[in-house]
Amino acid sequence: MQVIENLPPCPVETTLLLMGDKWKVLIVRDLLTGTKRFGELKKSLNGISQKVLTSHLRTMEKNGLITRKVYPQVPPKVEYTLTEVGESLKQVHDAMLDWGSIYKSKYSTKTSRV
Amino acid sequence: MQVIENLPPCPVETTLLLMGDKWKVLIVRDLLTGTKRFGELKKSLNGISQKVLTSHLRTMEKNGLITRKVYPQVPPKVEYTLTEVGESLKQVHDAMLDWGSIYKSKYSTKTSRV
DNA sequence: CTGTATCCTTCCAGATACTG
DNA sequence: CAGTATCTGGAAGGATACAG
Repeated sequence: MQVIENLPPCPVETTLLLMGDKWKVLIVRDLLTGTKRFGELKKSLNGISQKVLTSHLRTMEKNGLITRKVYPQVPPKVEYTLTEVGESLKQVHDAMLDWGSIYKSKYSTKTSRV
Repeated sequence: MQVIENLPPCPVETTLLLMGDKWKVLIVRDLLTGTKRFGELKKSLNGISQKVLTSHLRTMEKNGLITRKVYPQVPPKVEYTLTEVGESLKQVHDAMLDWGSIYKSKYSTKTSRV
């Protein structure tokens, strides 16, 4: 893992630096329910491209948020799991979940159907 | 205020839709300490351009997160304040603050000086 | 002071094709 | 299956000038 030098003094900005991205938040959302394979993530993250998913996973691995385990077999199997620090993002995720619910109950007359 | 139709079913995605932006989070951070004038925000949000700040403030106002009060005087004075729903973003902000602190204490040997 | 109005650049996401 | 390599388009943001 590559430690990032010179993180912003403001912890909020540090969080934004590491997680200030729509896809990263959704990746964490999915991994919070357990280890996932590349293909599972891609399917769950509706609309993400392989390139973008790979790129985000690499960055998050580098930042110590997830671990990547490759099974040397054909066809390949790769699993992604949250690290301990990654797991601790659950508080952020839950706060966003709560707030989204509050907002919807307050301002939304209907929600979209999937 | 303009209610957004068809918010995503997932509350986390709803939050991302409304707040999934670096600048918006920082605007909330600043307004959580109280009402601010346009110029105060611009100064505090180091590096943001007028155009971008204006645009974000307009969107957040439209979404019911902040209120905009114009004092009819010369030179103009405009104040921005969090609404009740905007204030409730404090939980999200605090979670990000906590997590950023955790991450820094775990992985950062030093922090940048301002 | 608090904006609009343009222009310009950059970057990231998306599509596609190919590989071990 | 899980990538890498390119190419491309468009949106977001920055710079600047001007206005009420």
